[in-house]
Amino acid sequence: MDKIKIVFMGTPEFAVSSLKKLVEDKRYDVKAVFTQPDKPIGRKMILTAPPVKIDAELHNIPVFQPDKIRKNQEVYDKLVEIAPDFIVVVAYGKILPKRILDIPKNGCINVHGSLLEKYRGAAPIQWAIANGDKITGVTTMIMDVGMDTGDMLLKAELEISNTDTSESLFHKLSELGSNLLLETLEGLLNKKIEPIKQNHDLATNAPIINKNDGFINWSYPAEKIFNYVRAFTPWPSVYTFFDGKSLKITSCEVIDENLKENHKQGQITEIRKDGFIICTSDKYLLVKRVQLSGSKEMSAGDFCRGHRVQEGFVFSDTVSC
RNA sequence: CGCGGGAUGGAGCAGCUCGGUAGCUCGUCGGGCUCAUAACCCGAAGGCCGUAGGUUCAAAUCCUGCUCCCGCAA
Repeated sequence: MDKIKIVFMGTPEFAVSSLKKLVEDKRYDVKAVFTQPDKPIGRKMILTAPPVKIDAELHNIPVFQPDKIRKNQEVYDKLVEIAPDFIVVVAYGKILPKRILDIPKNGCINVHGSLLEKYRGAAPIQWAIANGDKITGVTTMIMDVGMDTGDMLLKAELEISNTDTSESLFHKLSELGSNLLLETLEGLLNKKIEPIKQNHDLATNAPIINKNDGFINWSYPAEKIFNYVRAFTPWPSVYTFFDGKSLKITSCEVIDENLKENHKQGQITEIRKDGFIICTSDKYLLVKRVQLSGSKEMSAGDFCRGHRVQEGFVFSDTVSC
């Protein structure tokens, strides 16, 4: 029996384990990998290959990095030539036009990092944490022209714990997603999966994260800040301003105790060994680790000692320069 | 050559503008107080001030090269 021909499209770390699983499985033959072009990254703007490309090259799979895909005749011709049974898309970062979606015999399969219909879009994992969800998961679907609107195939759930951050959840869901992907492909080949239409009324969006999403207003409730810190670390991070510089908060925890009346939002009420306690709109928040622009990440206690921050200090709510 | 901040005892910072005995808040160690303590008091150890060179009677401080770290931007 011939191997199932697959074209893989994906870019970041999240997609790598899916690619690996496909490559390892002898039933499948990954004919080509599409990924975003190399981009200059970091302070020195070093041209860096996306993780998927690095892994693909390790397995000697042809890599294509078209800048544009929608009107690219070469890409289209190439795909037609390969005539894949499936195109598997995991966090590719580009939208496929209908004429490409129509190429593979068995359709384009997408692995999405949420339980659809919730969190369609670019940043489902971060928003699940940011909103304080207890459960999330991955969904496989048959892609259509919309943004994550295709018919759903399989789902796998995962509990979000208090200690999860975007980073940890990315790893878990990436693993979960790659397993679900194999299950999905197999199910489709055996015709054991019935695609389910999405209920568009239930859909919510998980828009791409901006730098601004990380700005903290101390009038937020403590729980929200706690969730945001977990969701937006390491990027874009949750930050406030100190001495005209941005101060990232990289670790904190909610103190379940209502505010005393004489305490103001953004005010530090206590400095301890393991950090400082600050007022939010409803409760106290223990800030444990911070990073000031220009220095390394450090414990909040060290930060207070070095910068002579004293109890009673109030962080302003606005960008001070 | 994208913009900017930084490198000072174990940690985090000040000192640099206006060169001339190494400072602060902690930590560590010893002692004291205390029923007791992560609290308080007293004392001590620990730094060739990132690296190479230059200017100077004298450089953490001024000048130049280099290495490393970080924020922004992407």
